[in-house]
Amino acid sequence: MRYRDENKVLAIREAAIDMVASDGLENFGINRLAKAAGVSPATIYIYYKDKEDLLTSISIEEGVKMTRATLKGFDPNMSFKEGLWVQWQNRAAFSLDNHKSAEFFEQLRNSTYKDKMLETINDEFRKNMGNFVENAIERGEIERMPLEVYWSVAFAPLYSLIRFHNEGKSLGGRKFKFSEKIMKETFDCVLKGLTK
Amino acid sequence: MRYRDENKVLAIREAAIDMVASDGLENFGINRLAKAAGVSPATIYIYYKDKEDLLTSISIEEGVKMTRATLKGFDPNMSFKEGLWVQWQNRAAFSLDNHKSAEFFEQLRNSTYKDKMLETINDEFRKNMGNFVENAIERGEIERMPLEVYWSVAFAPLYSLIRFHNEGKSLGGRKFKFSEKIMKETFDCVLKGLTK
DNA sequence: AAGATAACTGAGCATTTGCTCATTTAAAAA
DNA sequence: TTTTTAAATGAGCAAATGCTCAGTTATCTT
Repeated sequence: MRYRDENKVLAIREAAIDMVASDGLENFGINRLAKAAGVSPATIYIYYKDKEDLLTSISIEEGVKMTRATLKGFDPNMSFKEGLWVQWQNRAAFSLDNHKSAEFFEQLRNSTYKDKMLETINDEFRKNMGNFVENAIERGEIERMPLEVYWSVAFAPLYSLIRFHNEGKSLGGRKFKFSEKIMKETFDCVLKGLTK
Repeated sequence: MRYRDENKVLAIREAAIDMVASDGLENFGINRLAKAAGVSPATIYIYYKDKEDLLTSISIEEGVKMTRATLKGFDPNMSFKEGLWVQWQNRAAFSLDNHKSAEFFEQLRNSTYKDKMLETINDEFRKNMGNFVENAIERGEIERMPLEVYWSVAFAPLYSLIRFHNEGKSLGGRKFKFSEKIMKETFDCVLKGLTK
């Protein structure tokens, strides 16, 4: 029998990410994807059940990739300051190196597909984050607070900065450029707010 | 001559917001909108040039509404703490009372339409925010920092919390419920990080 | 070499899409 | 009342959409 051409799978996935990232989820279509990936529309349906399956599958893959990258070198027993800083650096590096992936992910996160993609990724998050935060609380480094509050204070500012960087222009027409220095300053700000 | 039926304009706008909020921008279509608004497709084109014009126009209107609501009772000469708190309360109240609008806005903000809608709203933002932040810096209440960093630390956590609240489930399957108490705690956290 | 299997294809189907136009309706002006 | 103006309409067009199927191709086993 004939074997799957792995290049085709990769081409489909890469083209999908590119299309959503640059044209937006609302302009994403299977026929156009097939053309962009250099593949027949029918081929896509060998790998994915339908359009929704394609988008959710890819978003989960990318989400897992991103989560893995964010947790590289991270250990839930690290001090709060060190652990959070590792995650900030990893996440920023990943988003800048793979900004198409990051943009794709962000688009899906704000769409009707979010439920299916987030239930997988939140599990991954919860496992690693839960212990880390619990340790930090027990050590008296931070106050006890709902996980959602923690996430909102600890990570939302970073993701916002990354978005400002990736969008061409930002507040007031100027161009905003991310840098190690700015990230560190913002981190200090957030850390100060969180720690006792 | 015949006058415009203002109910039709309102019905179109409300139906558009509802549709995008509940079915997602990627499932928004003119024919379906016409049916939902109880109006002929052709009527929509009396009020809007095309689909893009409709979405950007409505998003700008809603954005202005939201900005106005957020700044109710706000004065750039307030103390930093008081001024920011007023904005947090206003914004949270608006988003919870008008969560369809908020959802609609959030969808457009993460789409290819973002450029056109944000250039108007960022102007409004910049005018009011610039002075306020500058005053706070001169009074020595906060450090000098890029506006993007300020925005990311001061507001991104709040918007994140609102999203957690509006999504059915959040981190780890549990349900997260926003409350005055949680908002105040999060605010204190953010304020502590920002102020000297 | 022949047969078996499954990846792969392009043409194209049914439906939906964004949008238009000939016509009708309502209300002001004559 | 008649004329004039523009709002409002529903049928429907060209194009695009998600998806399928009969047929072809590559690679395995025999």
